[in-house]
Parts: sequence; C-alpha cells; structure tokens
Amino acid sequence: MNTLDTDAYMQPEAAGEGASRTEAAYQELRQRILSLDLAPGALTLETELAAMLGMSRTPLREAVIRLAQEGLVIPVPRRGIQVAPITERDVREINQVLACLEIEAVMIVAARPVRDEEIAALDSAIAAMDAALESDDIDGWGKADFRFHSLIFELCPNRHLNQTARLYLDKAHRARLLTLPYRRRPVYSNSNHAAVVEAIRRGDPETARDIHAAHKRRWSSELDQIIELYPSMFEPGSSLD
Amino acid sequence: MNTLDTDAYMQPEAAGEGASRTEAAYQELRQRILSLDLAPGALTLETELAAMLGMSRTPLREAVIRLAQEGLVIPVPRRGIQVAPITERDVREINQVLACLEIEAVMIVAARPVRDEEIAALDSAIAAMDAALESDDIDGWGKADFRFHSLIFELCPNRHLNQTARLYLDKAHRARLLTLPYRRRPVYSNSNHAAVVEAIRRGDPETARDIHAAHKRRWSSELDQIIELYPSMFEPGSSLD
DNA sequence: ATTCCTCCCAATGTATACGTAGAATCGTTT
DNA sequence: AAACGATTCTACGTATACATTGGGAGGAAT
Repeated sequence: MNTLDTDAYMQPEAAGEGASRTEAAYQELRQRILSLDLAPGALTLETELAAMLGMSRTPLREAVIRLAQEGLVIPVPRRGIQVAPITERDVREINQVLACLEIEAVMIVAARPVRDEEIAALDSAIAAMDAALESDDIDGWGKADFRFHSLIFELCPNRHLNQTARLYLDKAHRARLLTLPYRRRPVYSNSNHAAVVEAIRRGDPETARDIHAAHKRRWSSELDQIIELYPSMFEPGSSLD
Repeated sequence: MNTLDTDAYMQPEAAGEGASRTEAAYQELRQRILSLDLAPGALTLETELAAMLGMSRTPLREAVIRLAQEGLVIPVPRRGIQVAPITERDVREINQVLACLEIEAVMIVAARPVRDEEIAALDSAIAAMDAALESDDIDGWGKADFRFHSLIFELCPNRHLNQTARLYLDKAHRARLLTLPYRRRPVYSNSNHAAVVEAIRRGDPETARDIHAAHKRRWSSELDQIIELYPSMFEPGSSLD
C-alpha cells in the first residue's frame, strides 16, 4: 500500500484491505451498477470516476475494462463510460439464457447425491420467500429468490456453469430491480421452488428439470406482460440522446 | 500472420489497423492462446509479453485483464501471466455448458423462419465436413465443424446467448485441438448435423433439439473415452488443481 | 438562419516513472 | 552442513506525463 507521508486520501473503512485499487474499484462500481445506484445509461468520464473513487485513472481503467467485458459498462470513445442500459430486448435475452442454464443446473444437482444441509439451505431460502410474501415485502422476496437461485448454481459442481450463470443472475437481478415494483405478487414461484427441491432430494433429474422449465416458462410470459404494460420502464433516464 | 478462422470480433469496431494497441494485443494473444501457439500453463512475464508485442506494459495489461476475465489467462502475482491450463475437468465442464447453450440455440433457430441462404450456409459447412472426412483431413474437419456451430449461434437472435456461446465455443475449440489427434473419425456427427438442419428448415424445434441433444450426449461419452485413454494429454507444466 | 469550416480544448490511449513487496541469493551461526 | 537471517533485485501496482484525436464552439459565407 502507498502509505508514505501524505495520506490525505485514506479510506478508513477498507473492508478489503489487501485488495488492490483495481479490485476495489471493480467491486465498488459493480455493486453500484447492479444496485442501480449508478443509473443504466449514465455517462461518466474516466477522470470523474477516478476522482469519485479516490484513485488515479490507471486502476480505474482496469476495473472498467473488466466490467466492459462483463457487459455491465460500455466505454464510449469520447463521451465517457456508459453504464449499460437495460433494454426490453436485454431483459428477454438474459432471462432466456439464465433459464437455459438454470434448468441444466437443476438437472445436474438432482443427478448427484445432495447432502441434507444443502437441502436445508434451499428450504431456508424458500421459507424466507414465503415469509416475505406474507408481509408483502417484495424487496425481501427478491433477495430470498436470488439466494435460492444462487444456491442452485453453487450446488452444481460445474464451475464454468456456475461462473457464467452468476453473471447472468446478477444481470437479471439488476433488471428485476426495475420490474419488481410492477410485478404482481409472485405466488406460484414458491410452490414451484419447493417442488424442485423435493425432486432434487429424491434424486429425480427429469422431474426437477420439467418443473423448473415450466416455472421458467411461466415467468417468461409474466415478464412479457409486465414489459407490455410498462414499456416506459426502460426509457434511459439519464441517457445522452 | 497467425490468422485462424475464428473471426470473432467484438462489438466496438473491426480489429484491423486503426485498432488501439490494447485491442491489437488482445486479439493477438487471444489468437495465440486459442491456437495453442501459447501453450496451456505457460508462464510469461508482463515485460516479456509487452516486448514480444512491441508495446509498453500499459496496453498489454489491459489486454491481459480482458483475457483473464474470459478465463483464458491467469495472472499469477509474482510469477507472470499464466496461459490457462486445460484440465480434464475443464474439458468436461466446458462441453457441458456448450451443449446446453447449443441445444437451446438450435431450438430457437428452428422456432423462427429461416432464410434459404442461411440454410445454404449450414449445408455448405456440412459439405465441407464431409469433404474433409473423405480426404481424412481431420484438421479441416475441425474447422468446418467449428464453422457449423458458429453459424447455429449466429442465426440465433439472442445476442447474449450468442456472445456467451462463442466464448465457450472458442474454449472448446482450443481443448479440441488437444484431442483431435486422438479422435477416431467422427462419422456420425455429419449425419446428425444434416438432420438438425433439416429440422430447422421444417421449423420443428422439438425434433431439432432432440437430435442435437442426442448428438451432444454421444459426443460427451466419446470425449470420456478419449480422456480415459489419454489422460496424459492434459499435463503440461501446470500445477493447479 | 442554416450550413460549413476552422480552431481549440479536453478526454483518452500509451509510455514512463516510482515505490513496494516478495523471492532468491548469499552470508552467518550453531 | 543445515537453518536462519539480511540484503538485493525484480516484477508488479499505481501515479503521472505526454501526444493524439475527435468534438464542439464560434465565425463566415450563402
């Protein structure tokens, strides 16, 4: 770390102590983008971002390159770094890929012996979803649902699948932050998830796949309705045009 | 120089002459890695790579970061940039993900109207595979096969799927460069591909999916045999896993 | 007023400088 | 001789300097 004399720009919290500045910038920006704290479509200059994060342009650029590779950011030559907009098309495409990966993952998980504690973790996530539904906590429901799907992928021994899926999971989550306020209460999701877990416990890949596929198909059409109802959702709030 | 048939360009701009040094380094290194020109597991210092490409460390690092994000390279803190090794596990995982994505893609393509010229392109790739098989040109067969699968994804309107799949296609291609010399003549692949194209032409998603799924399953088991026969294939001087 | 041209500036791409940390080497001690 | 310690040296992370280039503002001409 660079702690010679003028330590004017020290970050007191610094959870990730040993992490490099590049890594810190990457995590920070990623978090802000995924949480919509940085608005989709927003344009910011490298210099501004660097200043915002209290570092020079070098580590910032490296972080941005990583984010660009993930599709979370689009460097626009002379205008700045653009936070990836969320188009209607993106939402559909992302969910299609995610569904495909997730169905595969569910099948893989069900095809291998699963420990009780793993089942318990899944059940716990479903319980959290139920609880959130009871108290009309749609945000809490979203979090629990995200946790459930994360778990599915984590239980899957295919690291490549896991890694790629997480990327799409994150993107889907970001998109969902836009759609959540407009969704009706997602009642069937929970019973479907429970049925999938049951199939996993029984070690029944085909059933798990079918249930999950059906669930995904249902969600897809629900998404279509939402998109149709609120097409303005995806208007770039702070886009250049 | 080293121009393989993988003309997978990114969105920004064609990587030709006006490209930035970062872009040039990225393309060049990527090509070399995918063609096994840079051996899996090889360690090279940033300085050496920069010198090799005739540029300073800055653009080189940016290229390396992109490659690292794709999993083609692993920067090892004090030892250098490591070209991603190819483990047996990697091969299995990559093919599993790719199969999953490809089956989805085939279904999507078959579900939408396909123009004659698109069918023709697919047929042409299959013809090239046939011709290569006739003349025992296993390398030519690999290229044509790669082209066929690329086409499948390109005909798929889902850009996210396309992009992610291309990544896995490239990785799988790299792994296949190792296994190609050991493969028996892949006779059934061609008839399967032809059947898939036929299903696509008829607009029959389910059949296309089933055929392709069966094909992928068969290939997967063939791969298993190869791996079992030649486990030494995957041990260049890497020491991870 | 609109359009085109020119000039200026600022944002980026790239090179370089610099401090730090980790590894290897060499010397010392038991 | 082996183990431990100090020292040097090297590779990397980060900051900064610099050149280029594209874009926009302003002016002139129609």
